[in-house]
Amino acid sequence: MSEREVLEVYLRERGQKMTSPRETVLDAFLKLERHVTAEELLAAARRIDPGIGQATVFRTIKLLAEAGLAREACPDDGARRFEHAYRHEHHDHLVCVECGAVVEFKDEAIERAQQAVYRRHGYAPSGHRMELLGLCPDCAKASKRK
Amino acid sequence: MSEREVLEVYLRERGQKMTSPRETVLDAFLKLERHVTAEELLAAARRIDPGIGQATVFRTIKLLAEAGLAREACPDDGARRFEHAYRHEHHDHLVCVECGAVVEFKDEAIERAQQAVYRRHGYAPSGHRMELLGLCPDCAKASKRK
DNA sequence: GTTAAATATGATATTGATAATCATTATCTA
DNA sequence: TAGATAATGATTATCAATATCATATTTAAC
Ligand SMILES: [Mn+2]
Ligand SMILES: [Mn+2]
Ligand SMILES: [Zn+2]
Ligand SMILES: [Zn+2]
Repeated sequence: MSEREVLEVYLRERGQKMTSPRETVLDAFLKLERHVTAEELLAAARRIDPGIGQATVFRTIKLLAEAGLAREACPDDGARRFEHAYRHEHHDHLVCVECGAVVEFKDEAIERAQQAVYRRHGYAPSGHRMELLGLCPDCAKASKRK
Repeated sequence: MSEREVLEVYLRERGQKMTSPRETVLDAFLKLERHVTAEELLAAARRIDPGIGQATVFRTIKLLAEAGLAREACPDDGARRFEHAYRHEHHDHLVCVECGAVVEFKDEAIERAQQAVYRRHGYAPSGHRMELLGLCPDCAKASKRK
């Protein structure tokens, strides 16, 4: 199923409508490969159709997240960031506190241990956020050299 | 060293001053045992001294975090939350998506595996945020009963 | 203790992200 | 194709957090 079909099914299920602005925002989002803010997404969508409104972008990215096409990444700064979620395996982030470089990783030992925590407390898992902060090799070298 | 002394040392080190509003905010913070927002902290501080300004609370809680007395917990809703960090062992949070119930935990297997991730990518650790989301036993029961 | 330099305060205005409102327009179903 | 319904985009509102700035405190030097 294509991303567009996923969205159509999600909308139809709840009596909502597929529209051309929504398609534009989806296309813009799919072309951006990494963590994007609503503002960046608005700019990208307007490159396709300059008439797109800001409110529509906020509404649509939320819709994409609900439909399972986008996923919210923990915000570093003020603005929320979204990344692709459909046919992208779950992963977490290792972020450099100095330059902001991001490494995506998935660690099976961590994922297993997280499941054990859920079990231990009788919680039913519904996702997690994990962000490891640190100093990347380049920044460590730069700061050592002072 | 008391929390107050920690703050005094931190301030003196950078030519800043210990003041009575800062002491009030610190006292209010120390009495609140759990994750608080700036707004809640303002209310608590005003119970001690009604003249405290909102800006001072925002400024002071940031100061407390820098001094190692407070730690920012990942925000569930809009507002940032802070918890005690001095003489409190590091821990992560398991949060119910339905009722907001929070379990604090520390899992050595996860912590160890996180260190391995840092090593694998050559990053120097400087802290992490992890929040496990799920449905607590009570909410699971309630939703099963429909 | 008095004083002067420096910093802090609190009232207020401002920002920046997101949400709500609403008159108009587009979509979908029958 | 028409009519019911939902979506759009311009605008306004909200809310946390910051910036501004005149006044007040603190501190260190006399
Ligand atoms: Mn990612
Ligand atoms: Mn906690
Ligand atoms: Zn770096
Ligand atoms: Zn619950």
